[in-house]
Amino acid sequence: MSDRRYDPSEIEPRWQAVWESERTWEVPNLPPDEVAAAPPKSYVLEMLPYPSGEPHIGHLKNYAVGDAVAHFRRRTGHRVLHPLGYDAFGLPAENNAIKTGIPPRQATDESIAAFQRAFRAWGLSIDWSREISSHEPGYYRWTQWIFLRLFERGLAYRKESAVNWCPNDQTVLANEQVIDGRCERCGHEVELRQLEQWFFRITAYADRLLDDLETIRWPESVKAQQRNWIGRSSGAEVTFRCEALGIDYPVFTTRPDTLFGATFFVMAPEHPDVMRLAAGTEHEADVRAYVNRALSERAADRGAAEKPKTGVPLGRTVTNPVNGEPLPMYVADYVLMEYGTGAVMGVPAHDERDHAFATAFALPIRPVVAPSGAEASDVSERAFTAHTDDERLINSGRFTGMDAVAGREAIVDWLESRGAGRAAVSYRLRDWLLSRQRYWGCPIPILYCESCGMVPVPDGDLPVLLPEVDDYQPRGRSPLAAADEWLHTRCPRCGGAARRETDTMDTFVDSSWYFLRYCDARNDAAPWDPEVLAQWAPIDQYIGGIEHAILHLLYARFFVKAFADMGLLSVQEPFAALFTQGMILGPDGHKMSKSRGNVISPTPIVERFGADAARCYVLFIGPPDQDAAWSETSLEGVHRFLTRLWRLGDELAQTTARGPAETPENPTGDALELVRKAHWAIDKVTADLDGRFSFNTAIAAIMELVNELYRRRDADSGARRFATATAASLVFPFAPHVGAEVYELLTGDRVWEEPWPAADPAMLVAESFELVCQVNGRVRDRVPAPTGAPREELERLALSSAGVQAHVNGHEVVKVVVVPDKLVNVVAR
RNA sequence: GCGGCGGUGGUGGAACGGUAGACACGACGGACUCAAAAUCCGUUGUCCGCAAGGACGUGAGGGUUCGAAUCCCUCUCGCCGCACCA
Repeated sequence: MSDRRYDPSEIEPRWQAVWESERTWEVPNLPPDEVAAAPPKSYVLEMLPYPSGEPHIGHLKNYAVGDAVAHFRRRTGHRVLHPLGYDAFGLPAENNAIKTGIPPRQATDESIAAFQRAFRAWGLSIDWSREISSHEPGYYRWTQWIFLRLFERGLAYRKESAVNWCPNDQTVLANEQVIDGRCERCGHEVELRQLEQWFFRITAYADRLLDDLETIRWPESVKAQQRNWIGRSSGAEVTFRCEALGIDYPVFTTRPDTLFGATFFVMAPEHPDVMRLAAGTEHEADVRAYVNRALSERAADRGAAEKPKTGVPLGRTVTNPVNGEPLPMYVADYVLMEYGTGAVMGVPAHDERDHAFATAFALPIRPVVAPSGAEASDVSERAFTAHTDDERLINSGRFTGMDAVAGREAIVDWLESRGAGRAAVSYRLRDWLLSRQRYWGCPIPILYCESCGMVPVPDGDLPVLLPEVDDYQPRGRSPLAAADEWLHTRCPRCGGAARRETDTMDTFVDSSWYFLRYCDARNDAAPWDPEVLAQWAPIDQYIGGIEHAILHLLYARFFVKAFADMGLLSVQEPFAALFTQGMILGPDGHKMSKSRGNVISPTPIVERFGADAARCYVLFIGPPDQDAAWSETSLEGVHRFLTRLWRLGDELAQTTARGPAETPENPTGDALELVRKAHWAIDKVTADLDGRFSFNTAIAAIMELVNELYRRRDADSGARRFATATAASLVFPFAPHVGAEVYELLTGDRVWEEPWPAADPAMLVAESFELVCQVNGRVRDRVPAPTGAPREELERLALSSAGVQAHVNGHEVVKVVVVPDKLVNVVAR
C-alpha cells in the first residue's frame, strides 16, 4: 500500500498551470479559405455571468455543464469555441455604490477579478484570449454602434406612453422586467407613468420570433413561455362609427362571428378620445372622475380579474356595422389601452368579462352562436354561453344558420367588402423599453440640438464615454444629467449647442449581442467581421438558467433577426440548441438566500474537496435540468469515488511501467470481465453525453467501472491498466484534473489530446446471458442461455425451466413471445 | 382560466413498451485497529415465511398489449410561466 494520498490541492494547480502556459483552449479564427478543410466547428456557450461579489454555486453548475460539453466535443473531433465574458453594467453595482461609496467601476472590476480567480481554480477550458466585458469602452462602443443602426432603421425610437416606473430604483422598466406588478430587481411595486422613453421595435418581429421557434432545439417549456409572451391571436379589426362626432373606432376581436351579439361598446380610461366624447354630455363630470381614479390606481389592483366590473356611460353611441344598431358607449377599466385598439365591442353572451359588465349595468344579452341542433328558443336569453366545437350562428341576420367557423370568415369578408373591417392579428408583446434613468450603463448615443432636434452621434465619435460622477443617487433622471461638462456638447450637423441624452441602456441590450463579439473580440473596426462570424454562428449549444426564458433569450433572438436583415450576419437564430440547467437549492430544499442563511459558497468547497469533486457533484446530484438540494454527504460520496480512481492509478503506476493502455489481447476470466465493463462504460458515457445531457448517469457508469476494478483486484495488470486509463479518460470532461493526472500516470500521455474512446461492439456482448423466463408477464425463472441463440432454443429453454414449469403446470400454453437475447414470455390460460 | 412540466424505496435519483429501484447518500452487519477516523467487504422496497418461496408494489381509476413507471383516457396533487389580452 502506498502512503500517498489523493491531493487535489496539489494536482489541480499543476494542470491548470499547463493549460494556462500552453494556452491549450485557445482556438484561432481561420482564414476563410481554410474553413472548409478544418474539422467541424462547435460553438459551446454558457450565459455570461453578472459579476457581483463572488461566484455562487449556480455558476459552478452552469460552467461544469458547459465545460463537460466543450471537452466532449473537442475529443470527438470538433473545433470548439468556448469563450467567457462579463455582463458588467447594471443596478446592483450602482446601488452598492450609493450604499458604500465604492464607485461601480471599482466594485465591478474587483468582482471580475474574483470571478477570474474562481474560474481558473475550477479548471474551466475557456479561450481567455476572447474575454470581454460589457463595461469596457472597447465593447460598449459597439453596443452604441448597434443602437445607431437600429435607430437608422426605425427600430429604435422615442415615444411618450404609459410606462412602468419603479419608485425605489427610480427608473423605468421593460414589460418583461415587471413580475406580478413588481420590479424584477428590487421587488418594489411598479407604478404607471406617462413618460417619453426609448423603445426597440421588437413587435415588428413578433411573427418571425414566434414562427422560428419551430427551427430551434430548445426545451418545450421555454418555447411555450415565449409563445405565451408574444401572444399572437388572430381575428378581425372591425370599425364602429360614432355618428355624432363623425369618428371611426376600430376594435380588435377574436370572435367576429359574434358581431351580431354586440350590445354595447367600451373604451379604456387611457383612450385619448374619452374626454372628447363625454364633453358636453350629462356624464362629463362622472367620466372625468372615473378616468382620474382609474389612472391613479395601482396596476396590480386594477389588473385583478375577480374585481367587480365598473364603468361610466359616455353618453354617446357607435353604430354596429353589421346591423346598423346603435350601441351605448362606456368607459371601463377592464379594457386595456395597451392591447388591441384600446376599445372593445361588448358581446355579453359570449365573453365572460362582457357578461359581467352587462349584468352590472343591466345591458341586453343576446346569444348569436349556439350548439348545432339547438333551437334559437332553447338558448337562454341571459346566460353566458361557453364555447364548444360544433356551433352555428343564430340571430345573425343573413349569416344565421351558418357554421360558426364558416360564419366568422363570411362576416369578415362582408365587412371587408363594405370597408368596415378586415382580418387582423394582435399580439400581447410590447415594444422593448430600453432607456433607464440610471448611471451604470451604456450611454445612448443621441444628441439634442436646439435647431436640428434629435441627432445621432456620428460613428466616428463613438464611443460616447460614460463620464465619472460622484453622486450616483437617482432622482427621477439619470445621474448623467449632473455631469455638466459631458452633458453639453456641439451638434455635429450645425455646430450649435447640443445636449447629450442622459439615459443609459438597459443591461439586456449589452447581453443581446455579446455572443457575436466573442467570435471577433479584438476587432476595432467593426463589432465583428461577417466572414469571421460565419465560421462560428450559430451557437451550437447554449447553456443557462431558465429565468432568462423570456428576457434575454427573446431580446437576443430579436437582435439577431434585425442584424440578419441588415446583412451583418447570415443566421436567423442565435442559439440552435438550448439547455436550461436547474437550480441548486440550499440543504433545506429552499432557494439559497442570505436571509435564509442557507447559502453554500463554492470557494470553501473547492478548497476542501477540490474543483473536480465539486464539479462532479453538481453534475451527479440529479438530472441537470432539474432543481436539486445541496447535500454535503453526497458530495463526500463523489469525492470518495475520485479518491478510489486516483488510488487505482497511483497503485498501478507504482507497480507497472508507464506506456499505452490498450485493450489487452484475448483476455480471460476477471480480465475479460474488466475489459468488457470498460467497453460498456465507454458505450454508456458516450451515449449519455451525445446530446442527452445525462451527466448523472454517465458519472454513475464510471463509478460502476471503478467499483468493478476494486472487485476484480486480481485481474492481470494489462486489463487493470486499460480499465483504469479508460475510467480516467471518461471522467475527464467532468473532473479534468484527476482525469488528466491518472491518465498521465499510466500512459505518459495527455488525455485531452487523445480522441474520445470508442467502444468495441464485440466487447459489448458476452457469449452467454441470463434469459428471463416469464409466465403471463411475471418473472418466474432466469436461466443461462447462449447469446444469439435461435428463438426455438430460447423457447425450449424457458419452457423447460423449473420456474416456468411450476407456473404453467395444468394450464394450456396459448402463445410464447420470444425477445432474442433477453426474455421469453409464456402465455398460459 | 390558458400554456408547460412533473408525482418511483428512508433520501437524491435509474430504467429503447421487456428482470422496477442502476449509481450515490443514509442505515445495519463484518474486516482492519488498543481504540477511533480513514479504508475494504456485505445486507438494505414493503409484507408473509426458519427457509425455499410467495404476495404486493412507480399519485388514483380505467383502457391498449403476451407484457405498461413508460402509450391512451378520466381524475387528483404539486411546481413553473402568463393572465380582465377582447
